[in-house]
Amino acid sequence: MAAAMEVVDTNGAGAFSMRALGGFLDCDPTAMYRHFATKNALLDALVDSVIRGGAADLPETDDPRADIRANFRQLRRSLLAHPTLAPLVLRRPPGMGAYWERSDHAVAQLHRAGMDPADAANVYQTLLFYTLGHTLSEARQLARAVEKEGAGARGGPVAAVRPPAELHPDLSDVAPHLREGNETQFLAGLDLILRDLPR
Amino acid sequence: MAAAMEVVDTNGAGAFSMRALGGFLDCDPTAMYRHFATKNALLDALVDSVIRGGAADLPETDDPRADIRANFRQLRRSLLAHPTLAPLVLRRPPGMGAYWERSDHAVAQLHRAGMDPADAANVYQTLLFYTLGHTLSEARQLARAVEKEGAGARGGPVAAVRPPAELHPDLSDVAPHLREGNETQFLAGLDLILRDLPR
DNA sequence: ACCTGAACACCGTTCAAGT
DNA sequence: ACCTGAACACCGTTCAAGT
Repeated sequence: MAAAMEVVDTNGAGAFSMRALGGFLDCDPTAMYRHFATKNALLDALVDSVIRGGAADLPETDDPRADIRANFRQLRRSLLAHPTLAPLVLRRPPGMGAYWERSDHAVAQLHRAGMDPADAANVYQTLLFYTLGHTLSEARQLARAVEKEGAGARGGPVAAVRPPAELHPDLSDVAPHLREGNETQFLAGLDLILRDLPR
Repeated sequence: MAAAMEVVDTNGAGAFSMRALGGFLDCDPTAMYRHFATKNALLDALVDSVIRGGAADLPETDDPRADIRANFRQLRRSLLAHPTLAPLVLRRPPGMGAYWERSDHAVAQLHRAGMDPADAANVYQTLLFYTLGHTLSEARQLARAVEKEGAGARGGPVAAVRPPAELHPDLSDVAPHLREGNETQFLAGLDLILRDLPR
């Protein structure tokens, strides 16, 4: 339901309620129970559509590594486009439903690069879990802006982490390199996991 | 507040409410507002204590890789000990507050292994985000058991993923190796990220 | 047969009233 | 000065009553 997604994106998933959706659609709040058994079922449908994103457009070039990068970058962008909804992906089992297209594509590329099944499974799950962790952490701060100021609140550049130097000398050394999120840092992590992809 | 943690662990974070806590403690639900400004502040305090876990016990042996593994395995176990609370870690910025001890320890080990600051920051964040993604996905299914059957509901061995073979041939090849979670698979992912740690 | 909306059993939080 | 608990403005969901 596109209307539900609009309500979530403008007011935040926290402010989404059957009554709010009813108000937005000028109908009784209980009318939605004819299409979805429960509020959770409705949210699950929204989450599925976000995970699916544009998965149909996934490329198959002659560079498996580039194709895998495109897959996970697309998932990341789709999640960040709905930051307040993103954390709800954790309610669905990874590798099921909306994940199938993506995981099939990624595993196919790993296989094509010459990986055996056990390694491919391990690398695929590492990539997925890394992507979820990284993206949800970044989504959290976008979500705060949305829930505070309404939709369209793009914060400035992501703030660097600032640990107290006297307590954590080692951390302070790397602090300038720590950011809560940005695509370059995300892709660097992907490359780290994919570092010795055969060929 | 230990009582709040007990309510969360026995009935699930979803069933936690000021009224439920008041009932558990035989006091008025509004009495908690004297100690915590809001329900969210109370939950944040619980989450902080879970992230901290036993971080004071982190080892410093002569094997940096083993120390880092111990750090993230401890974080994982602490989160899995409170599966319904675990997803709430995403509301706090990673690398802040309760993360400091852990991130300082991990970065120190990476530094000790000869990594320069930029690489150490990248590897540390990759490890953290991977751990969060992996652990929260696993926590989700433990949480479902708790919320359905009450505390102490340890499900059997984790079910393997079963994609429809005809639609996703590549995925089916690796399906026997895909599991939603278990410590061996988790550690394999850590090792993948740490593969070429110097020395 | 279908749909509406009143009603039930909750919720977080406030604040006037009591001590 | 402190604390209690009634009350406010919500919530998801059900189901009797209307058409």
